[in-house]
Amino acid sequence: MNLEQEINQSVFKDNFHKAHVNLLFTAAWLNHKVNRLLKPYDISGQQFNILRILKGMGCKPSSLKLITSRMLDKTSNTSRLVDKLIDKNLVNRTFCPNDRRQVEIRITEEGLRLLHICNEVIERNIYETMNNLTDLQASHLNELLEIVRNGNHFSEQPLN
Amino acid sequence: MNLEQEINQSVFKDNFHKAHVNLLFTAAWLNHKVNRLLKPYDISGQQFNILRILKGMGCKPSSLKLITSRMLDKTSNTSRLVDKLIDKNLVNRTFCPNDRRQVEIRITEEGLRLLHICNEVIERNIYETMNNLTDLQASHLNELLEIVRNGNHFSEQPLN
DNA sequence: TCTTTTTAGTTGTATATACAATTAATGAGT
DNA sequence: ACTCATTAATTGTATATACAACTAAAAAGA
Repeated sequence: MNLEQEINQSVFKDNFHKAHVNLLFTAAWLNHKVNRLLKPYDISGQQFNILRILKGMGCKPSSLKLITSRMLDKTSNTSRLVDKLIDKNLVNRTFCPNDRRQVEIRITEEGLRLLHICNEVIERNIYETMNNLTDLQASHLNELLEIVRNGNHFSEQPLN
Repeated sequence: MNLEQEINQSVFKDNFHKAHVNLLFTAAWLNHKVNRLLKPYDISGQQFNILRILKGMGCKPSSLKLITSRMLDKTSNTSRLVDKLIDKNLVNRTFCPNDRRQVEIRITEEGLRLLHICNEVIERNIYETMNNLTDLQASHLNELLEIVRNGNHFSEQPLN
């Protein structure tokens, strides 16, 4: 189905209008897909994202600030998302000895195990989806998305 | 800033991985932008979307089912979103005389007025963003997004 | 007509999100 | 050292979302 059929709208004002809607729709579609895939493991997309970030840090602990800076949705409530992960024994939190304002968050063995399983599921399904694109198309898509956010001349500063 | 800087991640596995992340990030960024623009008018992006759909129907009333079919995020709770709009006198709801299961939802004069104002704000700001692209780029982006959702050969059926 | 199935919408509930306010520790300037 | 500003994280609260359960009306089938 094309976009017009998906959202039951016959016509767009122009390609820019359509691109905007298309972008939001496709992302919502992908997000929904990821969340459904993770559902059986009782973990949300955002929580999964945090686990991946923590693993990416290797054995080094992360502060909440660092995690937030790496998250896709920076407005979400990292503190409480981490609380949920702690409840499930997927991460642990200690206070930083050098800067007592900060916390040190680490992924647990159990977190690594779950992450490994989820990663497989996500890669199998989502990469399959993204592989509808050729490598060249994927890289072209990346270029276009960065132009949307930055303009051709990197003039505007997106939210940080 | 490019994606790597935005989310503070130095490297992606491949173009497909990056395209996935880029897509989600850009959509979240756009959504956030829209919601912030609408904030002063005390209306959410989804509520705005419903008003636009209702206006698109002209004078014809819409059922909840119809509205949902046109929404970007089909999983959201249209019933309660409409409740909110009714509270604000932006739409009204009557029962359908032919099919008493259905409701008939119409945008009010006040709703039209607010929609007009919001539309201007959104078009000015969001179209400006999308206009970072040339017309050709926008149409290319549309193609790529539909390939992601459908594959080149329209094999897979996305959620409806 | 009577039962069964489907459809349209609403409601309950747990979780997630947005955003502001708060707490506590650190750093900077004097 | 003392004040003031900044930073890191947490908490409060209103709203939004996901998903299932529910109600009521209509349609289908015997």
